Amino acid sequence: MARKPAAQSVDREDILWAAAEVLRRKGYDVTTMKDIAAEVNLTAASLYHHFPNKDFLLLNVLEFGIGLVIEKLEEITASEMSHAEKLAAMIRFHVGAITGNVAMGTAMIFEIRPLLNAGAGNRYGGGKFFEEFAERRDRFFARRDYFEGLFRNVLLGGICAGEFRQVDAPTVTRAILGAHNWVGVWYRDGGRLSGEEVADVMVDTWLAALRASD
Amino acid sequence: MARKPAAQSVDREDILWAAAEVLRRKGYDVTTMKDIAAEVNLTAASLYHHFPNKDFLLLNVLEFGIGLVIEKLEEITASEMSHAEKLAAMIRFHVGAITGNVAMGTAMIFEIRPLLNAGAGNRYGGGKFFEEFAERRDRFFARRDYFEGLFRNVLLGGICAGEFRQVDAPTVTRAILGAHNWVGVWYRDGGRLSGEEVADVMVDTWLAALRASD
DNA sequence: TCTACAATCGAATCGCAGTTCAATTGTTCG
DNA sequence: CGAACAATTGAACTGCGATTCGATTGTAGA
Repeated sequence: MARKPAAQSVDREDILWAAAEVLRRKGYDVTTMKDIAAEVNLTAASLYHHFPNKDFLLLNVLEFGIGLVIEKLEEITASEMSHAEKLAAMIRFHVGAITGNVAMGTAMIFEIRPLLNAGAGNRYGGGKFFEEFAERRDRFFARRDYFEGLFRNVLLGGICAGEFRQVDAPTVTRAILGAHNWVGVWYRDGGRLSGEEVADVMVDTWLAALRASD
Repeated sequence: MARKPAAQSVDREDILWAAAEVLRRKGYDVTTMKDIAAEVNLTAASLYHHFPNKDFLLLNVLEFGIGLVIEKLEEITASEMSHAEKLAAMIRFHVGAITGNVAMGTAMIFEIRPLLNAGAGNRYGGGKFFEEFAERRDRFFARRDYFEGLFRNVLLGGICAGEFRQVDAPTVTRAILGAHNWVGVWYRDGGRLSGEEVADVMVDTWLAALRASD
């Protein structure tokens, strides 16, 4: 099998990171294939050698991002820690992922609607690619729900175990995730707080919100 | 002064609400002037009689939305309640505004990046409108900061008064707003919880997170 | 009734972004 | 060295969406 000329070589993953970065700055709809290509010193046309089209590229970015996070979270939930300790570890990891990687984190939050719109209108006129696209898109949303479920289950577990007070777990879960997601919007490297410090505040806040009062 | 034929009459505000609704569904970049026009039974061309261009239309939507919220919040902060009561009232109002009006709420969150991009590239080629646009856009962001400050000041006040425990107020403020904003993403009328119930959960959660422990 | 102007629309520009394709380059493998 | 194929590109195609403009309609006030 022939390989790309070593010098100009750019692989799939490089493109995904680059795309995430551009996406963070401009948003899917405004981001052009040319923008993404430029970020890795390619031309727009070249991207079509790696991805069927723009929608798939976005989908790949999101799949990549969610995969990065779920794996680690599963490790934590499978461990032997208390529910409170698990939650703290999950929060630290999630916030760390967002602050350490604002691009991917922001993409995960803001580019979901474009993903929903994708392929809705004209593209895929009757659709050879569409079937695969729809399937993978649905799988992505399922994984997203699973991700949310990992947090929710720790809350539910902690409530059952009496570590946490009685709260509406689904809603509080979403409150947590919303607070974290928003970090991707305002956090800046070199700001008043480091990523770890932000994570510390979040851990402190959520444990306080959940601490059994008795 | 001649007025519009009573029957076909559509005023500025109607357009803003319609635009917010379409914006929620599709997002600024994908929303066409035709989409917005259709929502109020007009043609795209007609919109230009009410707004100079698409960017200004978005700006008007956001200005309208933020105004709606700030006025009420100021009332609350100016009242005689305790800090905890103020915070509860503010949370109830904010979440209520979002759930009662997902369109405007969602627009306020997601269309800020498009606003930043607006006029960045080509439009306003050298720019007759641009000066006014830039000025109003900056004013909008200032109001947005002011809005955040209203929440932060209640936290700070509560901490000083000993009603709340010591926390990093700026970060917790953003955590609160992030949690609320996210509500606009997942909340659906007719879901398991009503808007008021969601607000109740939020109030309970945040007061617990802030309750002085001694 | 007559005039001026607000509100609207249809049709015509204009530029751009996604996508396609045939041609080029350079590597790996036999 | 030669074949086969991965990686990349410049140029061309296409469709759509923002915006412009001249024409039309109907109402308010003189």
